Amino acid sequence: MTVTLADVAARAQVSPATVSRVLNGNYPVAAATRERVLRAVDDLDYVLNGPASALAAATSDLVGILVNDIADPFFGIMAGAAQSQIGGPEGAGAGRAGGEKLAIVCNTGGSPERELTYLTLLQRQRAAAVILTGGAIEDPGHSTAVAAKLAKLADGGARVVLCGRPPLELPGGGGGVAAALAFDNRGGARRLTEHLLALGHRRIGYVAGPVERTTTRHRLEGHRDAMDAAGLGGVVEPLTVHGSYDRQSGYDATLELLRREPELTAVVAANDTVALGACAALRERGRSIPDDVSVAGFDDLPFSADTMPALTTVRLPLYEAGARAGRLAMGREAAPPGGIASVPAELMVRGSTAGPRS
Amino acid sequence: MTVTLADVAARAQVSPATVSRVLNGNYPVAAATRERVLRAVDDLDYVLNGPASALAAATSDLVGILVNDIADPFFGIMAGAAQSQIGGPEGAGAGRAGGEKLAIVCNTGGSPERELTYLTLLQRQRAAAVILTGGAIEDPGHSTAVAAKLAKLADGGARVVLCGRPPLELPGGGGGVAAALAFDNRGGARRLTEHLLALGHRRIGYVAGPVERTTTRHRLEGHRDAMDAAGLGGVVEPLTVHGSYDRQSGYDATLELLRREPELTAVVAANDTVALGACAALRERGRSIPDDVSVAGFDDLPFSADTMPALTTVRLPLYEAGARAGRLAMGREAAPPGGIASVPAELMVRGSTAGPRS
DNA sequence: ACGGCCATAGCAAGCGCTTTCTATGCGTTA
DNA sequence: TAACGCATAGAAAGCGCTTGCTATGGCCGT
Repeated sequence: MTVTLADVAARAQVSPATVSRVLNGNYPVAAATRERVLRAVDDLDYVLNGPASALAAATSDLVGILVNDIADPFFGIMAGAAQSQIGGPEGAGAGRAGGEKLAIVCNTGGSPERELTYLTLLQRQRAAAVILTGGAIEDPGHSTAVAAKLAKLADGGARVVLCGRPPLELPGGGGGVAAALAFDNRGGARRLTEHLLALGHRRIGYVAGPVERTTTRHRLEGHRDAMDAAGLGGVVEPLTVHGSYDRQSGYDATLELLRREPELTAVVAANDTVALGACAALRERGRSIPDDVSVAGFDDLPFSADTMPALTTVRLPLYEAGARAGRLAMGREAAPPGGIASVPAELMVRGSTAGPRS
Repeated sequence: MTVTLADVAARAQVSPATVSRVLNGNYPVAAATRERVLRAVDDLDYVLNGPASALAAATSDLVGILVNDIADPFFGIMAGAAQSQIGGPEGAGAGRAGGEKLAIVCNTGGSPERELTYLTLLQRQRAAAVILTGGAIEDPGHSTAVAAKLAKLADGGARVVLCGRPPLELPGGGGGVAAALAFDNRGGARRLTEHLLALGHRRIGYVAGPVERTTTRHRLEGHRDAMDAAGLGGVVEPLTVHGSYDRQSGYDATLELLRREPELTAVVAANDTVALGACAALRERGRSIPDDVSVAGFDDLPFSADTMPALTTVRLPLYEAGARAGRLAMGREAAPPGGIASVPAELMVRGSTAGPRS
């Protein structure tokens, strides 16, 4: 059989209670006793029974991180950063010493049902915290359901953190959400389009992300803000194509854009990956970048600086934001005032944008 | 307080045992009773207590997936695929119906200690299965420690699956590992170098991954095999530079390669990301690709087809392998004969390689 | 030198679920 | 009609740990 607390207690000649206290370090234990216990733990190669511990303590050391697409570095970077603040680098020890927690990355694939399912699963595991990353799905029913789940989670003692997702705008306020780190998608998108406008572009196509997603909407709004301000509001609607956040979608959408407006001089993509697809489509149609058509992305993923030409994009401090979300989830950092912090988006001008052919 | 099984039982006017049986569906329950119970579950919005369930049943519904770098799509793709076979898309219900499991993605960052720590954490949680992805660290002490942990895990009933990692070569055979999906890194690398050789290249530089990693070693061996067969074995050693699996490393290593051999006509990179860095370095030094220098990668990540020029690389069916690993971990697929399956690597010739300037 | 207090350690009662074993009621078969 | 068996439901004993409360001993103050 596996070794239990009682076995360790027997070997160390103390009561199970004492062993538990040594392992948790939350109760005074004489140094000599502690020594004896730790030796016994080592000798027997004891490993704490997580479920039993969680049951008795009514809380587990699991922290859930929900991502829309784990294969997308956008999420991978945030998740990795968050996990770096959560996971247990040091002491592989037996007890759940210090803030040792186990980060769980859950891949929703952008599906509302799965998002809810994972939230339930996390609730079932009595997770200590939950971090939701990336844009939310904008469906009244779904939002309500998520908010309800989060409220329940928070109610059960879990700390809920939103990273790259706008705060829940719901009657009842926040629903127990500890903190929200909202990306300035709108401002970033606006500045990006302003940059293009300043270069002289007028026929600007926009390859948007999936509809009903906050990220999609905010970026699109930023774009529209800039276009409106330039008196080009009428161009936005006809030159916007929605797709998913992947390369194929950028490719297809760009072809469609070219069909609608062969004289296009710039394409703004929902994100860098989509921009890659857009570049491929443009090249295939014989347009050179940026001489014939300028292209811009969003996120500034690692590969964006290495494309040819290097991609003009909007940098989001994904790593920093993820790490902060991790700290917030661990209670290692105070929540921002009002529970909401805005994460800045910085325009990165590189080689893929230039003035249109005169 | 939170709703418990007993509450549901009371409302449905049955015993807790019956509720448990309805939820687990592993015992005959009259249809009418089941109905009543399910309605009560719904009415009360009951969520099973995972830890309690795991404690009583001596097994949890957690499946751990260890990855070296979650921000790297190489791992993200495998993890996502595995999770798609594991996670609970359907029924968000209360019980742990069907094979509903929760996939945990653990990011080791390539650190041996963290790998061990996570394995312990997973053991502590009484994980139902563990999937180790990507290359292993080649250190006798570490390998032994990992093998011991895996044996213990397997001993405790967990199914252990290796994906993209060679089988454990240890006395005591496999140590309870259910299955190993080994990538044909060596063969793929050999074919890649053969391709370059066939084009006429002789001064071929190699940007290897971190030392002491099986993936690094196997790919390097494949390269050497091809070079040896061409009577160019002597060129390998002096034109090989080690680094990590990231872009920066590819950049730095390539500069070093150029220093050692300015007449270099081809660079083979440890993976696609590294190849990107190599391209950047070459361009910066005024070499055009593939006219002056050919470049090749490995893995065929999604962005590889979109670089300019498109990257010649070796395709690894990451998604398929990850999905298979997931199925294996769930016991939904029979283990391959001998517990080991080789995953083929396919050469993808694209624009970044061409014959050297004559 | 004695009562009292602090520092430690042990006792024992659960935490909420699963599961074995037992009980009940009905349909069957002779 | 009586004995038997099957299908279904309940009782209760844990699973291994945490923690409030209690017990013990040594040291202090006076």
